[in-house]
Amino acid sequence: MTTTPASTAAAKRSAGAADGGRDRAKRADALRNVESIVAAATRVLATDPDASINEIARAAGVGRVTLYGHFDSRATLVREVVDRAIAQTDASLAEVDLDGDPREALARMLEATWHLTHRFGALVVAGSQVLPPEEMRRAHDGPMARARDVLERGRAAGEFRADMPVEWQLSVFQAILHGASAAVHRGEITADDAPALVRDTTLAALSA
Amino acid sequence: MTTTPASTAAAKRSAGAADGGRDRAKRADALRNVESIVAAATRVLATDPDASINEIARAAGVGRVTLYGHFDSRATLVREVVDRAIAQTDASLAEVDLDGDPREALARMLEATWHLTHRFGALVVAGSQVLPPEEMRRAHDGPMARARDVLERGRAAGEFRADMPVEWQLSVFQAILHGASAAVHRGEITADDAPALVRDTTLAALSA
DNA sequence: CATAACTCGAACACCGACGTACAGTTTATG
DNA sequence: CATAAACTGTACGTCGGTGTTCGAGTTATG
Repeated sequence: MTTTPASTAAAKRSAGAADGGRDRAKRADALRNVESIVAAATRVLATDPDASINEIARAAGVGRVTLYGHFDSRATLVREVVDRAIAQTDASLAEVDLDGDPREALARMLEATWHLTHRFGALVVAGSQVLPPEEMRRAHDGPMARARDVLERGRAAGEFRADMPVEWQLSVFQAILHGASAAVHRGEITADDAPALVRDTTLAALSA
Repeated sequence: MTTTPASTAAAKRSAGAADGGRDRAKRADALRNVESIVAAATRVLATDPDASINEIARAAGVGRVTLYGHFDSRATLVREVVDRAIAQTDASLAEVDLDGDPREALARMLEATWHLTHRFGALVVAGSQVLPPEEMRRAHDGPMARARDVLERGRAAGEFRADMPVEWQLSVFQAILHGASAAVHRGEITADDAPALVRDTTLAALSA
């Protein structure tokens, strides 16, 4: 082989989040290309989850063969992209303060989640087509559990309406986020206006 | 040729909505099969917009070749399915009373639209991948225009909040419908509960 | 009941995307 | 600057989906 496969599935699993130490030192340009590819893949797949390897390689400014030098298969690449997205999602949401007034706490969660939804978009679709569904579940269960906690605390305090299932309210939470992302993509609203609209609308929908 | 192509693209265009008179009399079982195919295609594509011809034929209890005897190509079939869906959508929404209290009028629109969204689901996706985007636009512009009228009337009357763009409120309208359909599909809520939840939540989100 | 219409499965060519192999060139690094 | 690592395009085999053809069997209809 002419190029060194950067990562088998097993190696990836152990590599963890970012640029952990590899077996042997990798050349600087190789590292840079891997980053370009992952970044491009994230960008492209977030818009079109069915994008071909060719499109992704072109978007990364890299030959198709080069991409295969770093990722065994399309599935491997998607897994890497999704793993990073999940990592960043967990990191971003971990630093959201869930205490205090439930309405304000939910507003903070909406703000943080909006940016993630907007950035990653349809990436969850690309993941679902390749990765085992159980893996996707886990990625969404974390954030949803946090939102559920805030929601239930607010319902107990009489600030959120309790005449509908919490599951449904979580669906609404997701639906409005997703709808806002689509609206921005369609050019109906600007990305700057989105956070406030999402916040006001969702709070209105869920408040008692 | 062993089978008579039931419909070229041109013939379809002139055939209009349902079972208009064909050139020559078609046999009864052929007609029945065409219906089975369209029904199955609607059912399958509403769930998986990327379903193959094979899956659709199997779902219709018909051989793949038989399907091609009635529809020139996948695109032709999708067009027929989408055309029928649009026709039924227009028919269902046409008989919704838009007058009277804006909130109640919007509730009636939500009720009617919910059934359509639930039945047709991802069919719009299948259409977008095959038909010219302009054709899909037209299908959604009608219903959306009606909703916009009710919305604007309600805003003027002070019943709907006017501190956010109407376009955004229409996006919310769509998003909650779509989210409810997804929630039902995931089994989080039942199809029976959905209409009331959609109505209550959307009205809460948009009311002043 | 005889004929024409319809259905069916198998087989074929076509196409696009995936993944691999090879050979030549560029470039990072010691 | 010499060497090995990395990048590149071309070409190839594979796979799944599409659309067509054929020949034989079935069924509606006059």
